[in-house]
Amino acid sequence: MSIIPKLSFKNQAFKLREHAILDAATAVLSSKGYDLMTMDDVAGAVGISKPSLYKHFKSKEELVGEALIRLLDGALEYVAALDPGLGPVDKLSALLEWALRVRLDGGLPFLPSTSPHVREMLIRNVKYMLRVVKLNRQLEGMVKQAQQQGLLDRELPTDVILFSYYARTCDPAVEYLQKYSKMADEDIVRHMLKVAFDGFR
Amino acid sequence: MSIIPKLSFKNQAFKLREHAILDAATAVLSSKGYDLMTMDDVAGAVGISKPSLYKHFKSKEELVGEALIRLLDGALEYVAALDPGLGPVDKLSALLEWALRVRLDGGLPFLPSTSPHVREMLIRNVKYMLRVVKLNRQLEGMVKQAQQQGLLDRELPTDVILFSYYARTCDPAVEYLQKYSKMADEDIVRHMLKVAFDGFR
DNA sequence: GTCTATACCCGGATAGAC
DNA sequence: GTCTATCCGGGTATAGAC
Repeated sequence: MSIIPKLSFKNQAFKLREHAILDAATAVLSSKGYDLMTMDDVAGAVGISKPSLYKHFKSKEELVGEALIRLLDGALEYVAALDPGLGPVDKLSALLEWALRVRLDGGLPFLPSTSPHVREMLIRNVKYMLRVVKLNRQLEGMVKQAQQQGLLDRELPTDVILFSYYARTCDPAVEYLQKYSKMADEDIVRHMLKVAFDGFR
Repeated sequence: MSIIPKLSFKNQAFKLREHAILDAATAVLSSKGYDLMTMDDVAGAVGISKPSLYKHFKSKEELVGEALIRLLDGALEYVAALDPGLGPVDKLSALLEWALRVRLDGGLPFLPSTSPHVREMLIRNVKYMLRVVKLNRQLEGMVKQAQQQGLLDRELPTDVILFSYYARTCDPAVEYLQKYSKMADEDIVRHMLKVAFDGFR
């Protein structure tokens, strides 16, 4: 887009720093959550001062919004890159596996729906909601298709499956297993997928 | 315990007020969460002033701790009152149903494990942890028994089932269904139980 | 663009009158 | 025991020097 190469360098460095800030924000968010995350935490983790932070993101809400947008973009990319030959259930399973691995790796659960504060903030974020709607449309399509093919329970309303699916991507059992059982990440993912699709029985 | 009746009246009124405060705290907590709940909110909801609140509970942490202890006591009572003739899976199902109904009724999810802040605070709360350990022991017993009888998946580690069970008691899908689908509470409970025990398939 | 220093606000907790 | 008024810490955001 830019036709002046001189600006490219600056922009490049700027983008790099922005990336580092988002990484730091992601790490702090995943350990302390939104309300307890302070801008000092993020600035400290990046190794810059707070005012410099505000040169990149004009508020805490914007910073967190961008971090979550990046996460959703990752999910959208992952879905787009899936083998089109896969069945709907395999796709849903693969994406859930991806989301669980991201979290086990210190990343964020998407849809940090738990905090009313955060939820309200994100709903006001048009850029974020755009991604949510797009991802939701694709997932809803997969669920409906799977139900028609009899691969997912036809008795259950699509909403129930879809919302429960989202809930599994941020299931707190993951953290508990990671913390209190000595289970390998591989096994946690495997078990969580099993429980999600087949239940406890 | 008290041998002076004169004090009984005062104590009775005191207990009543305390009950009202805990009700208010529960309501505010369930709608705003811990971090966004202010002592002004609670005082306002009860109709008393903030200093009066502090006559009953010496800090925000203590207030919230007591509200959650009351909740756990409710769960423990419910479990104790269950027909001993019921099988372990029926008991687990009944308790999960109870927990979901409490939430749909404006109550709290037990184990608000989501917020690291709250979790840390509760772990320091001996009175609270006592209840958690007691309840956990009973639930773990039920899960193991059910696995031995082949009523719950033997392949899954007990921890996985137990933590996932806790996660279902605070599954955010409940709120989403209540808010975005026009489903009756009865149906939400029924579907959530089905998904928990039998999965999406 | 980066820092130091600061304005400003809000929420937890308390002093002191009644 | 209840209220009004206030303290104080900490967190967001910014002013202004370099």
